[in-house]
Amino acid sequence: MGRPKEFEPDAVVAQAMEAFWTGGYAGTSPADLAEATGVGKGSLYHAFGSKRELFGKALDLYGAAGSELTEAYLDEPGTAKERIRAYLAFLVDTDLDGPVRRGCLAANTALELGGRDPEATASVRRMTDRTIELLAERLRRGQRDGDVDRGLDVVAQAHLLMNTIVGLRVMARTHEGQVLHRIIDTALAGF
Amino acid sequence: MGRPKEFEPDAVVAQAMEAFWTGGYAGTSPADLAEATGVGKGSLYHAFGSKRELFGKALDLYGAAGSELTEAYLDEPGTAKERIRAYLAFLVDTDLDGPVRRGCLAANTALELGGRDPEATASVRRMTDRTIELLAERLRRGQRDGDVDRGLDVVAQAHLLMNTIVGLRVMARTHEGQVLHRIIDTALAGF
DNA sequence: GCCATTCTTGAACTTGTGGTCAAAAATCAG
DNA sequence: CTGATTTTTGACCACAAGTTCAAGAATGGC
Repeated sequence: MGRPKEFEPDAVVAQAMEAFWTGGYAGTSPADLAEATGVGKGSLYHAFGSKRELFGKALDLYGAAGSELTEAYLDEPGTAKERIRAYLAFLVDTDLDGPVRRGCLAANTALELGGRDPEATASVRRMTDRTIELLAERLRRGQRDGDVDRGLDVVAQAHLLMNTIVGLRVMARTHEGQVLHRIIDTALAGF
Repeated sequence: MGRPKEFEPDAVVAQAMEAFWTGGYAGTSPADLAEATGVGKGSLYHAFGSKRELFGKALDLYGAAGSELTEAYLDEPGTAKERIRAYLAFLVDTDLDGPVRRGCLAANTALELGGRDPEATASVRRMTDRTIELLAERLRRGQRDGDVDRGLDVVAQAHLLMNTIVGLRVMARTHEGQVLHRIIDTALAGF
């Protein structure tokens, strides 16, 4: 009973995520969020409690979507190295082709709130660790399939790859695609 | 003639740099800057024009100091790999041991203002490119000294190392030193 | 049709932001 | 000392942020 919601919370979270992604946490005001979602400021507060809580939901959504995307890319047919290359190239190209160079929400959050906001920090960390796990799994499968050296320390390599991804997505803010793609090549030559 | 300044502009810029480093650009208010520098808000505006201009000076100082530090580390006696390892380890340890995990001002700025503020973006880019150059030079010297493979593409490797550094300094916000040091080991095993 | 319940709306409030300004204070040349 | 010049001080301003709230609008149960 009661008056029904005039919006779908999940859709609003998705639109809020886009807004935060583009503008950053501090840089996105309740007014911006109202405009981006088409929902009144008051309604947003009624439904989500605070800007911070809405951001939390947006971050969670980002993590879930990113994780799915990573899995999808790594699961396509091909060798481990081919799939990882395709994945990194996709991330870089996506970062670059938008009109607004927004990078990665998780990395942006790590830098904007990391250390200051324990919950956001933990959330970013979960995403990172999940990606590392997926990369390590894919490398292990490569070892089974015979396209990755059996002697490779897959966990260490997965950590380095994660670190490379983070670096790429930050450097996408200041450098051109050509440079970034060459970095990918060099990184993949390392194992 | 005229009333003499009651502060040294360079010292104020240095203190402002610390404040911006800790709080970010948007997160550091004129009031914060006044407190951090011990100079009245009005005087700051009188001397520097605007918050943005003061930030510009702070960024420049950061670049100059960082560049000197990089040179100093790479010039110590040892092989290229030893010196680069020491340099990366130093960066990570510095990021970690402060009470506030503030990372790298340049990386922070790239993410906070990258794309939105052309001047800040260019400034960060200059720093990055300078570091790449220093790393490439050190690798070339290693080739001459015989401790680096002659066949190595030093420019490509320097780019990858820069990317690794950026990644490390972001991940320093969310991960422990142990993980970061293992990433350094893996990265250096690649050449 | 009425009530309880839930949602929307828009105004309003508080706090803090980036920035300005007039007045006072410190200096030096003459 | 006087005046010209420069700096400091602290009050002040307009505005935007994040949030709250009272009033009204939809709904389902009875």
